[in-house]
Amino acid sequence: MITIKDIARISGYSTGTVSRVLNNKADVSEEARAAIEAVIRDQNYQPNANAKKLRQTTQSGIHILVRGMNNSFLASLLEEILFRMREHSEGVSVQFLDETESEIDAARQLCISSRPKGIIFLGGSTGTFRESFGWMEIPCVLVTADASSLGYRNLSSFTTDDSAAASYAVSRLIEAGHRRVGIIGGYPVMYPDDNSTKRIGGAAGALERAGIQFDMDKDYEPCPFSMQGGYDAAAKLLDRCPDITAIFALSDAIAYGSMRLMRDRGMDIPSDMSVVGFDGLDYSQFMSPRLSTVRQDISGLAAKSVDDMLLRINYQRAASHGTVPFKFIDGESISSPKL
Amino acid sequence: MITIKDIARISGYSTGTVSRVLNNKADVSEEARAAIEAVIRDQNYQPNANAKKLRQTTQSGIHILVRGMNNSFLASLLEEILFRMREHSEGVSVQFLDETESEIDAARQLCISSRPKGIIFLGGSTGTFRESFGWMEIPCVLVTADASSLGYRNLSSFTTDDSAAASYAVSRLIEAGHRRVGIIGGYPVMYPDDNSTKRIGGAAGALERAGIQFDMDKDYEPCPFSMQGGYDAAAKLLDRCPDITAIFALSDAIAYGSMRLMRDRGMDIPSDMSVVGFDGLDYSQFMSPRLSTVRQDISGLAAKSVDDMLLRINYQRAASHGTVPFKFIDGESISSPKL
DNA sequence: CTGAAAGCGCTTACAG
DNA sequence: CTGAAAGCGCTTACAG
Repeated sequence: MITIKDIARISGYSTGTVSRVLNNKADVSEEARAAIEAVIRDQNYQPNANAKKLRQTTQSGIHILVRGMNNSFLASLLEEILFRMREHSEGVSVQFLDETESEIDAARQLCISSRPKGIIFLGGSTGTFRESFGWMEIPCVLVTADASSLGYRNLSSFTTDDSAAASYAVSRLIEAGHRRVGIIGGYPVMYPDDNSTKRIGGAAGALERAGIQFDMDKDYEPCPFSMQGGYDAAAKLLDRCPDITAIFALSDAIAYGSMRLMRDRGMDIPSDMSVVGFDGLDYSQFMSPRLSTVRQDISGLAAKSVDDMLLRINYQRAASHGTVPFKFIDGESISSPKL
Repeated sequence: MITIKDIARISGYSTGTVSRVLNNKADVSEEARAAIEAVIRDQNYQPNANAKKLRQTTQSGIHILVRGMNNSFLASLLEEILFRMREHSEGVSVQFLDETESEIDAARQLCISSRPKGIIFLGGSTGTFRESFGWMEIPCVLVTADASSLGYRNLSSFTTDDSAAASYAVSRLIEAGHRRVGIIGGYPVMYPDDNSTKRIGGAAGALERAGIQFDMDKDYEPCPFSMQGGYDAAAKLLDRCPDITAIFALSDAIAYGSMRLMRDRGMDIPSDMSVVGFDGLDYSQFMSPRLSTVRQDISGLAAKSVDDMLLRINYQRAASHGTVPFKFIDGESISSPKL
């Protein structure tokens, strides 16, 4: 193990000067810098991150807390964020959380044990933040939810306009002639700014504006954001409302599950039942029929989140909130209802 | 920020004794332990991980290096491994790598900067290990590849028996009556113990044993492990060999892509073309038709890898190599060829 | 521009 | 069983 002391000894300078070179401080002679850099290269020296972090009370790079790992949407988002962080050569570490764990509890642990400069939360829910984010002091970004109404000075948030996107998706069903539309997925009982709630609200709003009755108790079925969830929810909904001709699923995975259920009941998509999803996963464009869905702008979310974090860490920018545009993907899962 | 000094002061013991309590060392009186634990709880004290790691020359938990993130199979495997590690309350950190990066280079950085106790590699290729793993000293596990022939003392490996599994998958096509079978995916030029090579070898072997001609140059088309890769490869293969009646895809994602291509050409699956995949992703059982595929035993891989790592770290067990059983999932994507 | 020295929060022989 | 003290590898005022 070669340390800063070795570099100092070999180069003939002190550890202090070596440290200054390592950290690109000014006030080092060109001569010293060159000599020390040469030794560093020669010895293939790598600083000990722990020692560095221990010393710098302010420290430790950016942490990303991901809630729910077997989630293709979050995986893609994470990939984009990591890629952008790497381009800015910011140190990043990732931690995955169970759906059952509180992201805020995990963040607390993290803050105490490794003093991150900032935390990016993927897949967190505003409810948890509302309840227990108060003590947090470092810059945080909540991606995929809207925290603007929570009023925390150090919490930014970026998301798709869930309400508008859901509204648009459902409007496409309405345009195709559907009058009996079911909605599946999420848990609307949570908080008004959770994205489930917003998607459901947007969808219901579109129906209402078209003069279509939407009965939350009857035409909506909650479920987890998984294929199996979609399968089960679709079964319940179709049993309860056999007159439904189209389904809006709160995520693509839920849509896939519901489509499998329809097939198991001998229904054809879209001629017997239209389906529209939400997320725009790659899978949706390879399945048959291709799923019509709202694509969230993953690059945009990643870019905004990373830029915001970087500016806040390095320039004390204020937290901000924003949405990214969505795009409707015209698949093959919507047709006019049978007469 | 509350430190071990504070705990010592408040409890009336020395920092040494507090440290012993924290690390569950013997030789602490019950009285002292109880008193100190009470203070720790009261103060909600969390040790500073950096200081701890700095001090313990041997340190830093277990690292997981994942190559390729948008890979549902690896994501599930990672999830299982993290879950098991957590149960053993081992500290774990995860790092994702581009397909283009060398996992060994990343491991080298890691070793120097954070001294992990061990590294688990997901999705690494034996080729890279053969070339440059030599300098590594800590226990490592390569999951999803067979490193037994590499002969490194500190490298375990666990994998599905790719050759046998592929052979079995193809045997199902043969049983259904197929005589002209195409294979897509992977890059066979790499190394003899890469899993692409093994899957292709197993598949070709099954065909040969059935007395069926398999022409590698004609009946095989390489491609990346992605849906788009499968789409493109299937296009080339079907153009070149219009007489093929069944395809073995080296992964489920590749299979999905190929199926989309077939649909785009107006083919029905399985009546016009049978398809069999490899991995057993959840998606495969929700799509239509359900994909017939070989399911890798993700729990088994995770369990073996974690147990091996733990035993080697804590009891200096020797490295080992093993395979987990596979299971054929009887989907709906295989039928007899048309006459 | 550079060096000597203190100290980040912890662990661990070494005494007792 | 417990405490005093050294030291892990680094950074950063403080002098000069």
